Amino acid sequence: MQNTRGPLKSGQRPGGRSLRVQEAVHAAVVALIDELGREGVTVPRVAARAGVTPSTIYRRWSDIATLVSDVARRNLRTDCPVKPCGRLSEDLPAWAEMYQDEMDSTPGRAMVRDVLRGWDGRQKACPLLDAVRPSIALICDASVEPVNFDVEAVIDAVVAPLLTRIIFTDAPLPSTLARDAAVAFVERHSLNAGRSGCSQRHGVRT
Amino acid sequence: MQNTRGPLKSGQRPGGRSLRVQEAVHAAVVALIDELGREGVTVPRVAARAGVTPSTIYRRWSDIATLVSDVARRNLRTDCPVKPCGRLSEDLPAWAEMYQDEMDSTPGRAMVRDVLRGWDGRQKACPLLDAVRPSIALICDASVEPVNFDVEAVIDAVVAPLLTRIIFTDAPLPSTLARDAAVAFVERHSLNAGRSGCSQRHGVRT
DNA sequence: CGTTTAAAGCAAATAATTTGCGTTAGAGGA
DNA sequence: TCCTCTAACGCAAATTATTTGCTTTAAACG
Repeated sequence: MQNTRGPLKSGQRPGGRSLRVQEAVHAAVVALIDELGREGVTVPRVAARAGVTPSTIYRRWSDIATLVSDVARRNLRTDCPVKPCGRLSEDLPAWAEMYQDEMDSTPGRAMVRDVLRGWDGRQKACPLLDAVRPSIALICDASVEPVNFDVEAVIDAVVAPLLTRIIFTDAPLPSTLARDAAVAFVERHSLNAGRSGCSQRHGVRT
Repeated sequence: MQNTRGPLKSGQRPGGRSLRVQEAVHAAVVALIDELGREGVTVPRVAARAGVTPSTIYRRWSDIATLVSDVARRNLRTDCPVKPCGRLSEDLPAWAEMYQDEMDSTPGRAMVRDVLRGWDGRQKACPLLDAVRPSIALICDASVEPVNFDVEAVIDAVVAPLLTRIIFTDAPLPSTLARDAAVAFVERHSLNAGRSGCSQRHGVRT
């Protein structure tokens, strides 16, 4: 909720006791999910484990779904562990593959589910994509060639199909789904980059 | 005399009283959402309005989110109101545009939100895409040309970017987002179909 | 029709959430 | 450093939601 960096806004108390409470509550949620499963996690139980009163939790997070959603988001690694080499045709597929591994794992799927269930629509938007844009932007920035597409296009072509399947289907995903999508995307955009290379082979998606 | 395990051949009682209760409850949910908004809809209130006891609702649907999700799904039109003319380059974009209008409306977004919030992950999959596949299949079946892609590819290229934006972003969508995606998709696949018709004009609207 | 039993009703018990008010401890200024 | 202000917490009572054991009703089938 609060940011830990930058100038303090008046009327906010991000540090000290508030921070300790937040950390204790988050830790309690993680522990209880591990012990009892998602269904066994209730506000009173989290409060007892964290050593705070239920009303504290109800006032900061409004309900269990929001709290679990909050925890799920924080526990997902949001950084981009790929070191771009500068060639999009390598960097983007590599990142896509890693991203799929991350999201299509048991904890990844659980995280997506929890985040969605805690999204109440009053907030501006479901915050799942926020973790993704910086990674893509970093790869694009590192490209030695000019980039003729934007981050949203990558999301449409690579991230969207992946998330859609994770959310809306049960079947295990083809392991190279995101990678293949990324390869096809890069190829398509290098074709469009000026030369009319229509005779080149296209990557057919599955 | 009791039977051993499966007493009734059907084992379900979809008609009669059960049906009346279901209809009354669904109607109560719709009415209460209209009167109080989603936040004001609680199980006891729905029960009172529908003339049933709360325990009935808790036993059939396990909680409010599941119930609202159920109602939201049923109230979404699932049929394909597009009459395919047989040409994919017309049918698919036309359907895509209609689908976007449907989903990116206020009630459509609310429906998506409610369905996701009611999805508990115990069910096999979130049932939002089930309404879409038959429509796409119908269009493909009506095509006079051979179809060299499957329904899932259309979902990846057209439906996934749309749903992803609806779920994960707040900004209003470009009105031709899905249509453009459909046009690009059909074009890509007709290029792959054998002829190298790269010089053809494309019907991209601006 | 009679039998069977899934689904509904009822009510008591339990669990959760909300709320009013007093207390504590950080942030910012003197 | 100390003082002040107040956001955030604790506590407990009130309210509301959910579960549960048992009874009753009526749909499906012979």
